[in-house]
Parts: sequence; C-alpha cells; structure tokens
Amino acid sequence: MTESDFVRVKRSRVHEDIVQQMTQLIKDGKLRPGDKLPPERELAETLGVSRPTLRNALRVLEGLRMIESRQGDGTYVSQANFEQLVAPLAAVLSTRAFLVKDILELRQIIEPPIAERAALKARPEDIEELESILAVQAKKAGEGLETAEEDTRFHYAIAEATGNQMVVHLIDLVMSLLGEVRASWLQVPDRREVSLAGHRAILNAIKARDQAAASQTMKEHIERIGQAIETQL
Amino acid sequence: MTESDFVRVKRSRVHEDIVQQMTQLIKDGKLRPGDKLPPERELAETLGVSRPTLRNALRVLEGLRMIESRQGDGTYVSQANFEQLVAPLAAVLSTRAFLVKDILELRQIIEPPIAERAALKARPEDIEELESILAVQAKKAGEGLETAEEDTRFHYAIAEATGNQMVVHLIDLVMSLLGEVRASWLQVPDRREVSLAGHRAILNAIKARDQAAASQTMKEHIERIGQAIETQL
DNA sequence: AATGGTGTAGTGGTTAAACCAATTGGTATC
DNA sequence: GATACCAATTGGTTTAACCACTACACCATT
Repeated sequence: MTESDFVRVKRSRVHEDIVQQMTQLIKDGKLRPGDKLPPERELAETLGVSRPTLRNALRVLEGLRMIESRQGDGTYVSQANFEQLVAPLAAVLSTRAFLVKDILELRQIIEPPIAERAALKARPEDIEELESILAVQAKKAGEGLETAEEDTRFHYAIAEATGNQMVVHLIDLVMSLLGEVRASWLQVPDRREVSLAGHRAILNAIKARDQAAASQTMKEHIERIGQAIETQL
Repeated sequence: MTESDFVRVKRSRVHEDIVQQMTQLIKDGKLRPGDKLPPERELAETLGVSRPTLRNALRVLEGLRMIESRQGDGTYVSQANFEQLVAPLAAVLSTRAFLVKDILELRQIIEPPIAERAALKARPEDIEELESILAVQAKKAGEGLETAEEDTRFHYAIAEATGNQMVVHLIDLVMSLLGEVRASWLQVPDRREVSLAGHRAILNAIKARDQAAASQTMKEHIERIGQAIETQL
C-alpha cells in the first residue's frame, strides 16, 4: 500500500446535499418545470434542517435558474428556456478575459458551415427575415446610426435559418463572449459599409441556395472582420 | 401618453443587488481570481445588510463558481477554469431533455471543419496523442471492453490539435450535452469497430495533412454514428 | 531538525426566533 | 359583476447564539 491509495476526504455541507437532492429529483422527472415546491418552513422541517440552511440551497438553485421563488406565492421548478439557463454562464464568462483570437478563429471555423447549412435549409420566411434585417441595417448605416444590433440579428437569423436550435444557442453564446469588442468595432462609420456589403453577399448566396458560395462569402466576411478586430486590439 | 408608456416595476432583492455588485467588481478587475474577500461579518457590516442575507448572495455566487468559501479560512474569488465554470450549466442541462437530433446535427456542422483545421495545425505531439488514444481504444475493443472514454478523448484531442482553446471548450460542452446517449451506443460491441474504423480514417487524413479528407472522413463518421443513435431512440 | 500535541483566535456553517414585505384568496359592499 | 378590504400564507430580512473547521503559535518529545 502506498500513499496514493489514500484519497482526500470530501466534507459535505448540508445545503449542498439539498442541492444535490433537488437536482436529482428534477433529473428523475419527479419534479417538473412548473411544479410548486412545498413552502420553505414545511420543506425545512421535512428535510430536518433550519430554514436559513434550506434558503442557502434554494439560492444556489435559483442562481442556476433551476427554480424560481416568488414572495407571497411560493417556489417553483423553473420553466426557463435554454437562453435563460445559459444566461448565468454568459454573465460569469463575461468576467473572464478569454482569448479574442481564439473566439474569432472559432467563428471562422463554425460560421461558414452554418451559412452553408442555412443555404440548404432556409425557408422563404427566413430569407424575408434576413432581407428585412439588412434593410434596417442599410437604413441605419445610411443615417450614420449604430448598427451593432442588426449585425447580431443577421448572424442570429442565419443560425435560425438552419432550423437547428442548438446552432442558434451556440451562435448566441459566441456572440455574447465577443460582447463589446464587435460593438466598438462597428462604431466606426466606414466599417458599417464593410459589414453591410459582407451581409449582402452572404444573403445573395443563401437566396441562390448556393451552399459553396454561402460558405465562402461567410468565410471572407468573418476573416475581414476578425483581422480588423485583431488590429484594433 | 398611453398605457404602454408605463413599464412594470422590477423589485430588487437585497441579495441580488449584492450579487450584481460583486459581479461588477470582478468584471472591472477590482477583484481578481485568488483574491480574498473580507470576512462575512465584516463585509455584511460594510454592505449594511445582515449576515444571512450576505450568505444568500454568496451562495448564488458560489453556485456559479465565481467564488469559493472555505470554512475556517475565508472566501475567495474563484480561480475556476472554463471547465469548472461550465460544470453547473452542464448539470442543469442534464436535467432537461434537449433535442438529440439538433445536437447531432450541430456535430455534423462543426466537427468536419474542426477536423479540417486540425489537419492544418496539428503538431507532432498532437498526432502522437491521437495515435496513442487509438491504440488504447483498439486494445480495449479487442478485449471486449468499453471504449466510451477513448471515443471522447479522441474527439477532444482533435479539438486540442487545432490549438484553439475555445474549440476545445465547445467540443467539451457538446459532448457533455450528448452525455449518456453516446455511451450507451458504444456499449454494443460491433459498434466499437465502427467507431475505431472511423477514427482511423480521420487520423490518417490528419497525419497526411489532407484537410479535405479530414473533413470528409469526419463528416462520414459523425453521420454514421448520428444515424445509428437516432435509430436507437 | 522533525514530528506530534495542545490551545487560541478567527472564519464559515447551522440553528432559532422574530419581524417585514408581497401575494393570494375569500368576503363584503355597491 | 366589479371593486375594495382583510386575513392567511409565503418568501425576504434581521438579530443572536452556537457549532465546526482552519490556521497559526507554542511547547514537548524524539
């Protein structure tokens, strides 16, 4: 027997045990989104712990959007959608400085095939949505207004055009990671025309159902923007 | 003035305000990973709130892995890595049933270009790592053992070969979303040979620095597995 | 010098009790 | 039926006390 046969003993905390228990109940389907939990006083008694200890556990679960407490009403298993579930992580990640270079490269890797899939799968209403966003973007750029919102919406709409919700959530997460870097880049007026031109080319390829062109135009667009952002840093 | 000019008033809770404040301090760099926070009793006094209320806020932050409390020592700003930051989300998502179809499609979209990038960027040690994993996988498959771990490591190692940390984290997240579905698929013995053969073809393409072949072999591999998993559901 | 034992101070973890704030449901009134 | 009021219930916060653990300092033994 060697020293490495011994493992550090992990102390459990009461409120963490409660979190575990609740998570498992939800995972097992015994508690479902929308279900109301017993009142805190009752649940604390059932669990054999003090109410503040239970509340510590509930705060953890609430921070993770797994439950929702309403004063005067009760505590419910959350019906949060994916976006709401991801929001805490996005907030946490925004406190960290990640390599912008890596994020930009990730975009270069994933957005061309996403555009390609959009060219394959877009429905007429998806195309209309893209055209509508582009029109607003053009109008605002023409008036010297800020277009970061349209830029985001355009990429988001391409993801939507794939008809795949996970792709949409992924783009959402990537965009939030880049956060303010893109926004500040778009503040410079002549760059808005670059963004607009890139978007136009992408949209034309998608409209034409030309998968290779969609991939290529998106690739060029992301590279152009990526280079400019890196120069700016 | 119309009714729509009025906006619902959002009540703030004290402990949520504290979470906001702490998050902002971390985001602004005024609190850095590894920094020690003042003792709870002192901090509660400074903030002008009760200690249980502060503790509620700290539980939220701890649940999000932003801080770490050590009994008898103190509370620190967390030095958690990306994987640890993502873990709570992965746990939450595991309580939800997401469309396996969408996740598999997402893999079909992103893993071929990732393999392509790996063929471009892999260093000798990356190739060695892939070969090593494949050898272990082959050995275990040959002995009728379970190979889910090697399967995961192989895809992870391809992401590593891109040299892009965000790509690695993304693959990590996607794999955890698929969780047990892949594992159960690999339990069936003859499927291990399919997985092994697919991995071999991908590795050969990467070794040959053949980007197109890497993309193509990965595409076929993911499609083959995806179809089988969907059939199983 | 290295190891083991003890004590103290400080810090987080839990409990108990009280009070405050918000929501919901029931009842009375018009 | 619509509105107002009230009581009960529920979550939110505060105060106080005690428990459990850690870090550190000091001393004794080998």
